[in-house]
Amino acid sequence: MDLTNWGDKMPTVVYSKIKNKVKGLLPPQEMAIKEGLFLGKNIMVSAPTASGKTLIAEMAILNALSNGKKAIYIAPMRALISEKYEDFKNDYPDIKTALSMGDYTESDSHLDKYDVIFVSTEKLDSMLRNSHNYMMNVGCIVYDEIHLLVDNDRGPTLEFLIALNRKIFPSAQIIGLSATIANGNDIANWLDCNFVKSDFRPVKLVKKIYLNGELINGKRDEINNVDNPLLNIAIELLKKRKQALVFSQTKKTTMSNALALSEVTGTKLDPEEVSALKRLSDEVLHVLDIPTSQCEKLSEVIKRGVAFHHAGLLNKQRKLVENAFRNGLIKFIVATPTLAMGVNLPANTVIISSVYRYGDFGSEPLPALEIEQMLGRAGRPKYDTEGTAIIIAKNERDEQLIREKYFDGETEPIISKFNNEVAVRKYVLALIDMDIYKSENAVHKFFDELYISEFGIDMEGYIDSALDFLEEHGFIKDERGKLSTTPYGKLVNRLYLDPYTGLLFMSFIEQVKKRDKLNPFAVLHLLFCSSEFKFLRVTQSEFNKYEDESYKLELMTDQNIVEYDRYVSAIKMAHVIDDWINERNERDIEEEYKILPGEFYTMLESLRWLSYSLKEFFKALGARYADISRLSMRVKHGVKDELVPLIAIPEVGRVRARRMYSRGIRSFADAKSADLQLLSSVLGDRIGKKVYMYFHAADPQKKLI
DNA sequence: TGCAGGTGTTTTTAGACAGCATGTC
DNA sequence: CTAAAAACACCTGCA
Repeated sequence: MDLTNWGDKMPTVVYSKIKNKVKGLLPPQEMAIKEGLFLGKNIMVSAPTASGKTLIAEMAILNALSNGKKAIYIAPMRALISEKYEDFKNDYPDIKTALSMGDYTESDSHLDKYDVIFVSTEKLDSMLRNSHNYMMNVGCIVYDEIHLLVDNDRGPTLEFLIALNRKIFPSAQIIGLSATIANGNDIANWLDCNFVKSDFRPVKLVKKIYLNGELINGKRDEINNVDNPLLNIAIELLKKRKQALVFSQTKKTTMSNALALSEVTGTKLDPEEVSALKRLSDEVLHVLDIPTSQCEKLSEVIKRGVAFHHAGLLNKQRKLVENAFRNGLIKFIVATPTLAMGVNLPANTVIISSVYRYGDFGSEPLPALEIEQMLGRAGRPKYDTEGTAIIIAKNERDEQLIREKYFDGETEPIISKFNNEVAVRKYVLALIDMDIYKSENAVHKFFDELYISEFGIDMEGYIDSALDFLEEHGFIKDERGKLSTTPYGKLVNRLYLDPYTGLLFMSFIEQVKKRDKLNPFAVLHLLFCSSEFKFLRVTQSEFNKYEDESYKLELMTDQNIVEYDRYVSAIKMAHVIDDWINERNERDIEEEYKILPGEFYTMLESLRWLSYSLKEFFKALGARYADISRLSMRVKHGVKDELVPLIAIPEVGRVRARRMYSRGIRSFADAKSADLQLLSSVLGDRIGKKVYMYFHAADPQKKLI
């Protein structure tokens, strides 16, 4: 409906802020207003992708601001949060807006100076636990992708955060945004929300099933006659000059499908496209110093207008691919389901190459919720009048499954995943570290506020065993019924670790003290034994190999408190990083261990956090921690021990440090006393001069950290 | 014995939030 | 319960 009709039904401040941005309101938005969006009512919205949920949140935020309150926008993925933040800042430039995620905080750290904060679930959780007066006067809290409550690992974090927020900000309006789910009303009940459910899509979605060379959608259309169903569809799309997003099951199949597609697209490109793609292809190839074989494969298919997209790509390559698809340069992206969860990348056509995927019970059909998210990518709101989604069926039985489960059925209900030991242990500790939960009774009471209490699951047992665990291992103490955290408990909580990891670290440090020695490999092995590493992929043959090796190695991780599988698998991962800190390049590492560049850098990130945490434990237990600091530096930069002093110089990383070392500049003092000529000949004119200036700048403040 | 080529069997399979304090090739 | 592709192992036939 035309926005002007709503002028008198919404606060004037809100109206004036959005009137230049939107022409009218979409059905879910109108419904939300009717349910009391501007009256401060809590609203839970369940609606498809791109149905205007973001504007509902924005209106609530603007309304809160106009009442002199602040707002928080919470989302689960870093890419998603920064995207929403950028959009908001762009649309409302005069509002003070901040972005905060782990390892990254836009603007400065005084978040209370801002009116709207975009933040990740874990980051806000961590902030609220560690400082009590962070933000006051919050009038509105938005939970984007709230259906993530169902996620095994991260669902409990979100659930805990929501419950905690209700305690800390009891008067804040709650806006929950979810994909289309079966039981949105359960979440709405839990949060005292008015419930808005809509199937509205701004772009019409046509769903088709591909079976035996025909596209079935009411009627049957026979299309080309190639063996490969995907190519069959692709040829048809190329004729109509349409782009498509193809969802594939595994990283490997995204690559082979992309290769197959590139054979048909390659011949159908304009000369300008060919040259633009060539430039892009070069850029993708040279993201790393020495391209790995995956970089080469990606660069090769991009030349012909096709790309694959999964977690093994480097972030920079992912962004390049996404942008080239938005510009229309890349015709097909073949992706794993990452793309359906993360960034907003709509396409005219979505193709799902198979609805099966390997899971806990062998091969299983994908959850309807996941298929729904993929289908939701079809149809670009600004360009298409309708979007097309094609699911490939390999036989009649498949066709029936697709129709019943995905087209006609409902998505799975969102249930709480808090009934697991790991989550309870972590959050019981978090509660006790806060001022208000100092007794068993108070802790138990908090659990009644969680979503899981809606399901009548008894949590008493979990809570009691968590309390026992925490007390037994010295994270909390009980003084005549009054609970409090010990310094170690506080440390675990501050570092955002699983208490079990704290236990692992502490027993390791005991060993170090006892033996009074420490080798880097043993430290790396310990870090990979911590449960913070979720995906240690080690093949069966690798496992056997490292199992044999495990008897010969001098490891110091306590075998009794680590699962055997993990203990052995961690040996492989320790080798990967051991090679890295002995200056092997990414290409060789990818080849030997089958670790893709993107996965490798994600691992390095985690290691940085965990090695910092380990160092803090060394300090707390009064052990020498210089070796750990040194190792952290080596892991971060991928250098041998001898290069550590040189790494401290700005602009100098593993490559330049190695070059300096081999030319006789072997210490910080050497570098400092080197003349301009030498530095320039080793590092090149520009960098050489920069380094020289670093040591000889007039400003005496410019000292080594 | 060596090896090409075919056939049956085994193996593998998606994903990324967090601390703290500033700057790689 | 419900998949598909690649890697590997084994077999056969021929030089």
